[in-house]
Amino acid sequence: MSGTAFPRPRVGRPRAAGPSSSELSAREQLLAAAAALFTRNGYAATTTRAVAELAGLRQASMYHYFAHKEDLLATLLEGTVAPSLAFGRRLLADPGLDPAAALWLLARYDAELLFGGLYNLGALYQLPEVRGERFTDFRRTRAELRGVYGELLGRLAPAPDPASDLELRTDLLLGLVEGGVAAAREDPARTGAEVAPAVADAALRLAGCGAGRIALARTADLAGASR
Amino acid sequence: MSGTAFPRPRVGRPRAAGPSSSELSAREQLLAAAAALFTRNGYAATTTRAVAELAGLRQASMYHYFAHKEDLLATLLEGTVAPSLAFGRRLLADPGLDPAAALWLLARYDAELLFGGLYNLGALYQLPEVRGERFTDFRRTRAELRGVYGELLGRLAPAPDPASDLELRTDLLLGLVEGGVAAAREDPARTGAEVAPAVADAALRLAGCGAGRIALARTADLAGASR
DNA sequence: ATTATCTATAGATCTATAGATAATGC
DNA sequence: ATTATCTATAGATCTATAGATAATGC
Repeated sequence: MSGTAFPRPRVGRPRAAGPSSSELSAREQLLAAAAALFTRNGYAATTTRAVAELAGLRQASMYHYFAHKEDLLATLLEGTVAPSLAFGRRLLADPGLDPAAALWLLARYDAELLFGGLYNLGALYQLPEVRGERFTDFRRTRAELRGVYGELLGRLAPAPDPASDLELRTDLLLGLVEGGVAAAREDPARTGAEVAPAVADAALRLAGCGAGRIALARTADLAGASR
Repeated sequence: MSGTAFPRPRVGRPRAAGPSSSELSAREQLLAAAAALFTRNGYAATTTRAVAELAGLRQASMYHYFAHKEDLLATLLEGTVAPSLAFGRRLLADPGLDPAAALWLLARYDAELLFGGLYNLGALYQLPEVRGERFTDFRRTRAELRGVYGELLGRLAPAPDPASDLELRTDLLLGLVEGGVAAAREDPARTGAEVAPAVADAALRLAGCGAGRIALARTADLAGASR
């Protein structure tokens, strides 16, 4: 394919397992291995040895790139949430965009990222380790993404009651996107292209939109090619 | 208070930490401790020592009641899902009950159990350990509960498309209940009495009900005192 | 000289078992 | 005699560090 493709400066001692055939840098190989193992086997149950060896390295070599096991997880989580936040902010800033369409697009983008991106990192949000200090950056970014969802929901909702209710409904919306993707993953035959729009539809239904408005929101996908 | 309250047969060597003041049996104390620690710190990160000592026992004494650490988790999970399944089956069997009302009641019951019951055991469903063989009973029970949700959703939904779509929407519904409760938990000020009906409302909205039908379903709560 | 990797291991766990002990029950 | 608990520990990890080594770059 096209693009940037000479990642390996052939400096340094060769790998015991032989040279990697991957296009990825060693750091990226470690992250990919960690994503696969954390989501399949869990964070605590995944050893640094397993991560390193799936990446083609010896256990100790991982520490050349990540000083602690938690750094792998923090890096992965930040990568999962930051793109959705950036996307959501672009949607918020677009004055011509219907709030329903914006929420649909955000939910679909987020679900696609969580589902298809690589692995089920969404489920890792609830990991107790994530409450630790090492993850404050991640938690802040995620809180901002939650704020975007809340703002869109507020613009959209009939808003019968004051803010406290909106807070709870925002949490349920986030729970739907993250929990829905996790639940949908139980059937391994499903694809992101199938699940993500279904999650987005569900998000609008949750927000109180009728079928007509949902159909309308879907068309925004075609209209706004600039995003 | 009233009721059964002499759980401790004073047989056996006394505890090093002194006699327990709890009403619970040692086995129940261990389960309560495990629930608290698993949900707060995660399963893998919780040691058998921590569980036993929170229950007032020494580490090895836990093995008198549970042969493996996994047995604690399996017991807890089965207890979380079995009552909802029994409740759901009673709802399904009630011919006079509106499907919308049934779904509302099931979602609320389930959410209440997950949220308030004791701890956030719902989040433990996605634990990778739960894929292991020790948990087949739990997984079967949970699949049956999912079946009840699917049946109610099928009775209720306008059903525009065939079964494959219903499967996905059932998963999203389950994801909403479990993920929504987990997300709602982020604000520690919330109560089950606040969260559970909100989850039930959200479930109906997700199922495509309008505000009128939701209001109607809520009244079923008052009507069916027999459940 | 710099870099990426390796080998070896210290130190700190953690689960589960073996066998002793201090109560009550008969 | 039975029971619930205890103490002690074997065996198996697992993370992170120390220091060596085999490449390229200058």
